[in-house]
Amino acid sequence: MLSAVSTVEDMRRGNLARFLELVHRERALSRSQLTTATGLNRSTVAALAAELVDLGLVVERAPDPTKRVGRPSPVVAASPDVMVLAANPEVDALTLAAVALDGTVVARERIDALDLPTPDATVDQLAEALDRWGDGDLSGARFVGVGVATPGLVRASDGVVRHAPHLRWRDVPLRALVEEATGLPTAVDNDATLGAIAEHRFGAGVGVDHLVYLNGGASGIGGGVIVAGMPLGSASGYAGEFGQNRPGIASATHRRADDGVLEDEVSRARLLAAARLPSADDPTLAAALAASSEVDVRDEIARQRGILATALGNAVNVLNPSVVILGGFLATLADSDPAALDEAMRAQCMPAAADDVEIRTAALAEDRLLIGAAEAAFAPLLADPAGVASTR
Amino acid sequence: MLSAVSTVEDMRRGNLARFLELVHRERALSRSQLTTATGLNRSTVAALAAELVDLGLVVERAPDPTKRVGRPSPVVAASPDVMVLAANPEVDALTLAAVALDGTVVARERIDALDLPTPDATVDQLAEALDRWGDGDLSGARFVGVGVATPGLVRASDGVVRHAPHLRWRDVPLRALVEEATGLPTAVDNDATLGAIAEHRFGAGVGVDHLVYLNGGASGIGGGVIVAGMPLGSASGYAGEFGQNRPGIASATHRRADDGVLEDEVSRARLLAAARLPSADDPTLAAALAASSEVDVRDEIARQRGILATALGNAVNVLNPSVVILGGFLATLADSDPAALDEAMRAQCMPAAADDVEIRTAALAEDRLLIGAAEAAFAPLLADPAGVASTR
DNA sequence: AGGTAAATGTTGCGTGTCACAACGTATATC
DNA sequence: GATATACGTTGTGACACGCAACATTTACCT
Repeated sequence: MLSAVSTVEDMRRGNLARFLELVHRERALSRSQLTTATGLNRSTVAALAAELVDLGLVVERAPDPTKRVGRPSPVVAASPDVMVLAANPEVDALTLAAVALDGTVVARERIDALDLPTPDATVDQLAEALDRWGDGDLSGARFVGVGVATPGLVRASDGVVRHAPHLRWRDVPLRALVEEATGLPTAVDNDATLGAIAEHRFGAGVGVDHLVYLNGGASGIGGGVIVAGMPLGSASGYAGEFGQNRPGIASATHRRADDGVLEDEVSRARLLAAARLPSADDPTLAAALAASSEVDVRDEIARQRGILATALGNAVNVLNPSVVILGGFLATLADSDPAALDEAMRAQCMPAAADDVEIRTAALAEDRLLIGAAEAAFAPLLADPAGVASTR
Repeated sequence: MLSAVSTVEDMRRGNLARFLELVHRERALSRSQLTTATGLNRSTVAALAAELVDLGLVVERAPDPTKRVGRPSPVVAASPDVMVLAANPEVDALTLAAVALDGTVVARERIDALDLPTPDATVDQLAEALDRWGDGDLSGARFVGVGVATPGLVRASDGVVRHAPHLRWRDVPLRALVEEATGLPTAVDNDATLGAIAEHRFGAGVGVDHLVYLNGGASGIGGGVIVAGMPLGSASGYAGEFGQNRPGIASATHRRADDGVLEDEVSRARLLAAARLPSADDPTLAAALAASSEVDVRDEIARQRGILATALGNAVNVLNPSVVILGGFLATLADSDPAALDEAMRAQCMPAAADDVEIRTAALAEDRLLIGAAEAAFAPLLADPAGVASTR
């Protein structure tokens, strides 16, 4: 039974949570906007605002100058001092950021590494950054949690990284390790899932309740699904692994891998090879592909686009989203001929579902995963502001 | 913002709804069981029970004899007089049932037809059955709604049947038609979606929060998904159309249709053809297949099983369910060699997700769709017992 | 058979949350 | 400067639930 609101206290908790979540997502809202958004009475909104101010989670400031008749309404904004530490370990670097409740990325740091990061080293660097920032510029900050976006499968129940192939991590109890090292409640989740959340809340999927997000990275294709405005629930938290699917390949001549999965057929490496680039970042790759008129390159792009279209059609048949968001090299693939991809996808899904779906490219830049990780870290606070904030 | 419980009245409504839903699903619970299940106080449970008795939705009866110490607790049971009309129009017949809130199928009727049913004829027969039953055996019954399981795509927002290919219905405003003819609030949904709900609540998926249901029928493969104990939400209500997907087919020799979808390759018709049967019901087909030792039959079964396994693997990668339930001829296919299907599916999905998934065959018999339709029809009552029941 | 412990229904009271209405206040327009 | 509009503030009331004390019913033990 989800979100069981039975007692009077639960109701208060729920209203406080809805209030803070609204303020967090919109960054700032007038009290009158909050009144209409929550459906609560003016007096209740005033009481909730007062409590959140007491908890140090929001700040009230003078009304924004407006040209409308009537008494101006004070603005309630998310506190810029309440923060989480967001992290994204990758093959070549660990990226860290301090993200405030008002959405600003206050600090950002990329720690390059020659070797693959180990869990222990990663955790140490997290704790060290927290100390350093706390003593330095961010001495006024209140860190309320840590969020880690991991390129691999993460068990939702206990935050164990089951398998992150490119990091060569297996069954790493990352949540427990980070919590011990930092003393802060920690959220660990799959990078694409967090990317989907970030795009949904602040990117190309704002206001879209049902979306599928697919990201093409150097090491494969990850995905995340938003249903009814929330991340798709699943038995263990592994949902959205579209890259491991086996999509239909209409023409045998288009198959490259033997019994391959989507990310074997549609891959950044194959695009780089076609463009004869040893390595490149996404903009460089996109430019090279756009500039090339070689038949081999055109063919490879078309081949990958066709298989991607089938995979998207399958996803649309099952999930019937309003929007499909493509990121990374999949966005490049889409941009190479948006109409062709759109048409091919629609041809391969049910007409009714095709009517209601739209392909977009990701709007958030490289901060996407950090923002998603921060959202995950903020989640407990947003779900129970009084319970969490009073102890920290 | 889902299930916004803001006011005191919302809380009461929510608690009443949870209470009635529990009683409905379990058919009957003692007051003390309800106390522990809801987490509410004894006195509150008593008050809720009294209100639902007043509304005529539940009945309280003397405690069941138990061997335990302490005062026995009265049993609260769903009223057997509160009913919905459940319907399932199909190519060859319209099946109707009166289903009570306590789950009993009180009346059941199959109206065979030589021609395809038209929407108007179907609606007339619904209204006629309602009159007939109300005047006859079920004169004490209180009909609170109608539920229709439709073999086709149904738009959730307004209950319009967008396309039911086998009935040759297109853009039929079925909900509006039935509501006008019967005067009862009506729910219309896709048959497989309702089948999934029925299996989840009363069949092979009881207690399973995340499941995928696939049904193999004469006219194709339909599917439904349960996530977090609730039907998967989607933009327009078309989710779960696995039959229209294009799964990978490892060996080109296994492909039968040109650019075919799952239900072109894995189909009842092809099984019948292999078994050289002109037509047969599921048990007959299953018996024929099991009895045959012909190579052609074995090969066709293995071929279909292989492709089904890929489709299931794809579904597991995306949705990470705990259980996959197969019905209709897909259950036959699974039963032909459960271990082979299981193994093939696990080989084609992520290991972590494979660890947590299990294939089952459907438990509910032919009443499944009617039970699912009844659940959809009861939904508004269960969501707001006082609001709905007081007006009817 | 009687006493005791256990479990649960029943009743009255207290607390917390919110809606509502009346009143006060700040802004724009004329 | 008057007026309309919009919103904050305050006090009151309704409602829902928890809680504690008491009543009731059963099983078990001696």
